[in-house]
Amino acid sequence: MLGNFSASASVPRRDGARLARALVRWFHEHRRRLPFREDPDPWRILVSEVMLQQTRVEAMLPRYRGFVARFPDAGSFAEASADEAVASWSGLGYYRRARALHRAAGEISRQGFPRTEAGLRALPGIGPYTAAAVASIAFGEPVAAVDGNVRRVLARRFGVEGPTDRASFRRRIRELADQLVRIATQGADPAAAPGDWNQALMELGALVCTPAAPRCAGCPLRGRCVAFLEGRVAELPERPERRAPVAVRLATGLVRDRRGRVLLFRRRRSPMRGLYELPGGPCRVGETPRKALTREARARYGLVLSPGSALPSFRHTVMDQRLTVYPFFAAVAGERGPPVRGRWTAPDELDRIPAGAILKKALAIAGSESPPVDCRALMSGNTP
DNA sequence: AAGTCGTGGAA
DNA sequence: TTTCCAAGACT
Repeated sequence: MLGNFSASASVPRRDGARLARALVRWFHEHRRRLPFREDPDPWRILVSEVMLQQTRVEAMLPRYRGFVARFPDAGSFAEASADEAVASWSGLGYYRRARALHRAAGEISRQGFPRTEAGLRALPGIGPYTAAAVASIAFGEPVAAVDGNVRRVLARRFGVEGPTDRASFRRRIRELADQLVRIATQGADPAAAPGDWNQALMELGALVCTPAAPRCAGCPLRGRCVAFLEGRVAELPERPERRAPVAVRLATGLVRDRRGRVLLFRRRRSPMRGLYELPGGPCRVGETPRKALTREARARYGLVLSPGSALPSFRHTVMDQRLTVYPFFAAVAGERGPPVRGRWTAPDELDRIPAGAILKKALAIAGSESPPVDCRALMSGNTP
């Protein structure tokens, strides 16, 4: 095909080898000692990579230790129930990961651990990044694992323009990453192990080439870093445009069951599909779940909530507002019997509760629907 | 392609 | 207080 074949599209071999040498040296000196780097067990590496998806090392670390202590291999996790699998993920977020990993563990225990990027990619929950990461770290396959860190490092080092969500940007980064992993693991002297190379790139992004306030003074690549040399470190990579907030209408209501407990239900349509919330609208930013529920319940319905009933909660992000929501029954003061325990429920599971049925029940019990309220929400720019 | 899914921490 | 967004995958 015609078009993009300019010299800038490829990394000169010598240049790449120099970059690789400097980065690998830096990595050996500055790498963090992390438990999943201490032993090369594929299962643990897989678990760590899945846990690290959109999650910081510091947040993931304690969960990781507990998880691998309880499920030291794929077989043990496969034997757990689906509920246990999700519960073991409690507090980590993105609970779909837990279900997918559970299924993957089943496949692994039946068919063996895939030892290639392509084989790993076929497992549920294993995308392009995770497949490459596990293949390179656990099995030494020379494939580039491109995550947010790598995109940022390469965008700055090579001056890659354009918003990071653009196809052209991703393509260019992919080219660079593919060429570099080849050079670093084959052409460079000494050749780096594929897993070390990928982790070095990511570690640099995590410790030095950070999104905000990068530590360029300590960067092994600054001598040839386009962004640094041109004083554009803060501008690269370009962020995708943010959507404008729009008003949406929410149908809300209140349900009380026979024991006087309050059930909060969700609205039905996009863009906040699946959102459960307090009657009357979203919680205030920064409010604790209990405080918000207490406030709304008292203000709107004169209910006094009893203390002592634990309420697991979920937060939903809409224009980065935290909306605290309650998919559970809450205990109401005066109720006899034990306080209601919040059953631990993952958002995936909540999605299967038919909103229509809940709304119907709400109307039957509460008598009428509360008036719609306005709420900021994310919508694609041109939708009314 | 654009929307969705969670949580915690930093600035 | 508000915004950003972190070792993404999936639809």
